[in-house]
Amino acid sequence: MKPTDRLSIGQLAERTGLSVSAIRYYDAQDLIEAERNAGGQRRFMRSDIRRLSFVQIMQQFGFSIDEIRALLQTLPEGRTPNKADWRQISRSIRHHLDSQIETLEKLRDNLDGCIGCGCLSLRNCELYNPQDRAQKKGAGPRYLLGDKPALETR
Amino acid sequence: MKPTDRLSIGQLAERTGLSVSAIRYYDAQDLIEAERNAGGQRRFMRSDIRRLSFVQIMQQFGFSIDEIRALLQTLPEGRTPNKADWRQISRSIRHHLDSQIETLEKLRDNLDGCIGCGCLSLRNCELYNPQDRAQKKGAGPRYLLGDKPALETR
DNA sequence: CTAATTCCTAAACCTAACTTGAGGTCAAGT
DNA sequence: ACTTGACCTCAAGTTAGGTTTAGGAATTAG
Repeated sequence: MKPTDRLSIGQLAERTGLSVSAIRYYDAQDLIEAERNAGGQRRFMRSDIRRLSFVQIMQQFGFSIDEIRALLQTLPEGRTPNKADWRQISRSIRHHLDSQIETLEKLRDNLDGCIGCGCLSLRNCELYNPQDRAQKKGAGPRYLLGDKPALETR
Repeated sequence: MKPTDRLSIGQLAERTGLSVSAIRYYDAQDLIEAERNAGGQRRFMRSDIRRLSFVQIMQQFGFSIDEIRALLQTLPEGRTPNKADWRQISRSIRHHLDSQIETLEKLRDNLDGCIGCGCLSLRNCELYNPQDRAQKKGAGPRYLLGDKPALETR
């Protein structure tokens, strides 16, 4: 198999673990671009395996198709993407990832102290939502999400 | 406001930051139970603020409505949930959370070494997908997802 | 050459988690 | 009493990310 060989959609599906229909969908969503052969069938470059791997990974990270397309579009049009290009993408991903992890850790750490103690069960947990004062700050379960009462300044 | 007071759906919405329609939806999905007044309007207990906060938090964690309902149903029917009840719920949540965090961290750590170096850009990155040998292992972007080549046994 | 695969498009369908709209009722203030 | 705003139900619509189906055309194996 020469590097000039093109892959059919079925082959690409096998290599990426995606379904054929998903790849067509990604094509329609402009995440990949396919050449067409004489008979109108899609032909993909081998580098599309990596491109689709990237798509799958980003989905794991919680990125939407739109966001992934945006990331991919920062790649250069004509030329081969270089280290700097990927580093650029990598930076925004790390950012997103770090904040996701931070949120989860914050939630987890509060979980033991707050849900674990039975806060949510009844009327009088000072820690979770003292005297219902939380309402003054607006809506939502603020304390568990990082906007904690002064008490627990740890 | 006495502890015996009940909240209207609008008041509950204000206190939780949820929309009225979302609360009706959760009611229909049996995440909360509403009493009805003489005129047929929903009346909620103040503890439902916490219940809905819990729902919102669990959604942040990536739990589906079905999963949240299951968690809530482990709470006792007649009696007030106690420490042990919540600790029980807390345990399954931590489990879920820890693995979520672990996955994200693994992905993040591989990101710098792998995407950051330009692996996805072209043909010859031994680390990412040496000689395309990855195909033997089945589908998907395995290496970045934890199934790394022997090289990097760190 | 023929049969079995694979591929094509377009349109419909699917699930989750809600929102919106229509048509009507209830509650609160004056 | 009246008006306004909050509520009610039920059905349909919405978005994301695909899958399924129908009816054909192209490719590949023998």
